[in-house]
Amino acid sequence: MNTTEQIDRVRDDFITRMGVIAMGEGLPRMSGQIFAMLVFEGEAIAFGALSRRLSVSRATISTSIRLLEERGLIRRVNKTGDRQDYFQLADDAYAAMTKYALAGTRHAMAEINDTMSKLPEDAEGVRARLDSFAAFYDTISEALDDVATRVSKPKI
Amino acid sequence: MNTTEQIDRVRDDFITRMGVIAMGEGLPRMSGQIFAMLVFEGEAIAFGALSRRLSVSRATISTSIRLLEERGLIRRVNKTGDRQDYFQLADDAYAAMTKYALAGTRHAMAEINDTMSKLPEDAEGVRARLDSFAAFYDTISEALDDVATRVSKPKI
DNA sequence: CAGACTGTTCAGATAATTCTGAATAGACTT
DNA sequence: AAGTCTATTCAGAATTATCTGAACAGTCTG
Repeated sequence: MNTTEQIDRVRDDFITRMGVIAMGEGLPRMSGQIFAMLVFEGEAIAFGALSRRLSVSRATISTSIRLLEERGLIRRVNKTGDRQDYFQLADDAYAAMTKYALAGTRHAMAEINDTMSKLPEDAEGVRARLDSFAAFYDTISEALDDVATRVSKPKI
Repeated sequence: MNTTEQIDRVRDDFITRMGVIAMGEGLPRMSGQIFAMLVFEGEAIAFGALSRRLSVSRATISTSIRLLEERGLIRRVNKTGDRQDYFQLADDAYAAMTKYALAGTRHAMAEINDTMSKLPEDAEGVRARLDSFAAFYDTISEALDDVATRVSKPKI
């Protein structure tokens, strides 16, 4: 058995699994698969290659790519002498991922706090319960904030 | 304006918002709304009341409830002299929520490690990148584990 | 026991997401 | 300038998730 073939099989399996994981995290499967492919390969991969290797239309690649770019997970690079766009992991991809999650928990916290501000003075029980709920999101937010700094690559 | 009416409006608004937040976290909207209602009310709410107040069929309540129970977020209680089932927040609901997320990150980590174990010896680059990816999930897992203990109510 | 009420299940309806193919516009080549 | 190759957009198709109503089984009540 050829080593290259073995790696190919492992990669395809990895991509499949990461598609499922992505779905569990509220990301479209295809975005997860593209991300997985970029993690696995390391080097920049061409737009067309993504479409071919993942057996999916160019339109799908385009929209999936956009989502990943918006979240700061991948980076579009130009290779001189080639008209295609190439993509690779952003160097702070994991930090970006964490920050996105952090934004989510902070948003939830803000919604709860906003709700609390609308309560009449005498709704003490409700206020206390919402406060606990907000505190929970605050605890998670702190933890994610910590993760974000620990995961960030020190800038030179 | 009546204070009760004001609280009613705030509650309905809260429920709507939490439905959206839940969707963002990969939970069906209706489960999020039920959860929100239970947080807001504090006391146990009857099956029928949930269906009525959320304007949704009993079937939907049944399946949404099941999901929340499976995740340990709510608790079914019996009120003597009433045939209906009543529901309230589990007392360690937030810890349970955290543990569920933790299970997810640990699962992702396991998938990556499993992939690594299948790589041939000489695939050093791939191994290093997968290792970083797994380390990221490990960092998050640690953080969530920490959150879980901090959020857990000390047992007596 | 008959009737009323309860929660669950499941096939089908409804709604939301995701993917595709065609159309478009920009950039390069000859 | 005409011809390629590129990525994006968007309407509609295909797929997936969610909700409902009806059928059911269990439990209580009179």
